Amino acid sequence: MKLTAHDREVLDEALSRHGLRSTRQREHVFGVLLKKRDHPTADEVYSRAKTGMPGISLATVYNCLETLVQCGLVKQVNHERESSRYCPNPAPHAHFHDRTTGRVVDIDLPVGLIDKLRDLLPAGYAVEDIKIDFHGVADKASRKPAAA
Amino acid sequence: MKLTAHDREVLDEALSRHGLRSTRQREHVFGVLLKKRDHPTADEVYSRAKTGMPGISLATVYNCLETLVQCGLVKQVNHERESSRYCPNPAPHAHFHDRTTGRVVDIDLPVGLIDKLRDLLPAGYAVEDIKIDFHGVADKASRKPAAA
DNA sequence: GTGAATGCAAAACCTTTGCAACTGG
DNA sequence: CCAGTTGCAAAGGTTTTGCATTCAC
Repeated sequence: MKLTAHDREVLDEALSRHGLRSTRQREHVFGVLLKKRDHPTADEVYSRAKTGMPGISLATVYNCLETLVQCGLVKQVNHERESSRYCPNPAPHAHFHDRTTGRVVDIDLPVGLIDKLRDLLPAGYAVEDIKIDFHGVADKASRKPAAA
Repeated sequence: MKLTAHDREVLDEALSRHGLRSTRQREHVFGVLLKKRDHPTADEVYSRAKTGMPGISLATVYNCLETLVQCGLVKQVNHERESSRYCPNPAPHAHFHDRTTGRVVDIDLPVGLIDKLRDLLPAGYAVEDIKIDFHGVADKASRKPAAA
């Protein structure tokens, strides 16, 4: 997938800002993502990437995707593949995920916020569940004993 | 894990409302989740469940958890373990996941909403990313061509 | 009694890893 | 040059599946 001059510049600038090299594979994978504005899985990116670069490997696609995410050029829609966690708290609430400890903490939401979010959807979307997840780092004092 | 009379009633009512049977294992797993208000992985629930019910199997724990989620008694914190998806849209936005098709659609957010969410966190939480995910079903007319 | 649920082990699935070969600055 | 990156295949960890057995109603 050919990049425009502008996109190549964006990529190269982001890579070098992060001390990373520009490679044909990274350009190609970035191009694949820009070409079609959807939300492909890694495997799907791999399929598309092989068109135009038949030799590219799945591992490299994973590498490139991670690199692009690191550079902030691409977002990963799902959480990193950690185990699913289960939560018996029936009240609507968000979760804070501590990147360093893996802990998950419940965050209360103001009343009405969920309804306000629901109202953002165009007609034709039937919502069954809304999830809000914060990712970051909590300092020690903030770690509630019961959180995990 | 012994359930209180109230919790057993809640469970039995929810199960029968969904046409499902009450079993010792389901009671036990529900009890495990209620006992400690954290966010255990399936494997962790399995460990805890074996205390008091040594014969329970991991597959059954997965079954019970899924049943409890179906009944609305428990929430699954991560997305169902589908492949990660990648999104090159740099603007802050939410995602709508169509349960039936697997499609993911970008949902624009009003300016300021992310900041308002960030303000919900108590001191000591350093946020690096906020994710908002809607889950449900979109009717055919709502499926944008470029969504996947 | 009978369909639903369980337990076990094996399979499936997505992602990561180890390592030799290559390459971009 | 030479550390960073790739490609390959194999390993890893989580979740699901198939099937015989057991259980709840």
